[in-house]
Amino acid sequence: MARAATTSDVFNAIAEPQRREILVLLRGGERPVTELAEELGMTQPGASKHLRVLREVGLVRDRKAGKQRLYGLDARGLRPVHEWTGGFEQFWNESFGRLDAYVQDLKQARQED
Amino acid sequence: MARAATTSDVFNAIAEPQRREILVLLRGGERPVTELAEELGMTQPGASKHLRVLREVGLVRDRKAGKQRLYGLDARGLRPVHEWTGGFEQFWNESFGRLDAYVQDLKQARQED
DNA sequence: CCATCATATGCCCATATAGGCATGCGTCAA
DNA sequence: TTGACGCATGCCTATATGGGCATATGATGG
Repeated sequence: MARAATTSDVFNAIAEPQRREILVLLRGGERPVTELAEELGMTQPGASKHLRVLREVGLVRDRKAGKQRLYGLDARGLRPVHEWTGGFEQFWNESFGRLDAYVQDLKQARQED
Repeated sequence: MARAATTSDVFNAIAEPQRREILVLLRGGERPVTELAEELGMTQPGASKHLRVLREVGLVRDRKAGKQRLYGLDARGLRPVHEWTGGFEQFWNESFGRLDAYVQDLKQARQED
């Protein structure tokens, strides 16, 4: 079945390295497709496709500007990802030694009450 | 070409909803495969496959415990994701009105100096 | 209306899964 | 050694892209 449609999930959308690069570039302000494509070394159709995915999950907006179409960042959708990973913050500083394992066992036991 | 191998990138690993569920469950402590599979309503082989991906990107560790194999969380790999998304924090509270666009244009202009 | 520039799409190919199943493998108990 | 139990894998299928190209669409200037 492959992965669920990339088009309906921010986690999927940012799983693509080039799409992440696009988002980073857009922090600097709105850009037309061609410029993005050139700066990231990809073809124009390629950039358009990635932008479409980003647009469909709401991470970018597009605005007509004469002959061009400017893409701009709408980072609100990244917030859930930031918060989700933040839910693990207390864990990524642990040493994973015996003591930690023991503590986690206690937590688990408590959960199963 | 489909997406780059899920096996070498944390962003890809957590793009799968069920894998995220596994990570959340593991916050409660180590668990054997079968238990994870049952709690998440997936088959044992299915759980094993997801765990393999998570293990290959370093998000979980496994430890032999007699006949069982306990999987535990190693959230350190989530930190980069948290930080990457954090880099957009200043943007997700913006209103994206005209003023904001103007401000971003200024930022962009300054960047291009 | 026509030519041109900026993008978006449609197509085709190769590849990477996610799932379902059956089965191989290692460990433990009798 | 024989079973049974707990997992990991191999195999096969349907699907979802990512990329490269050619081309349809739209908007702008003459």
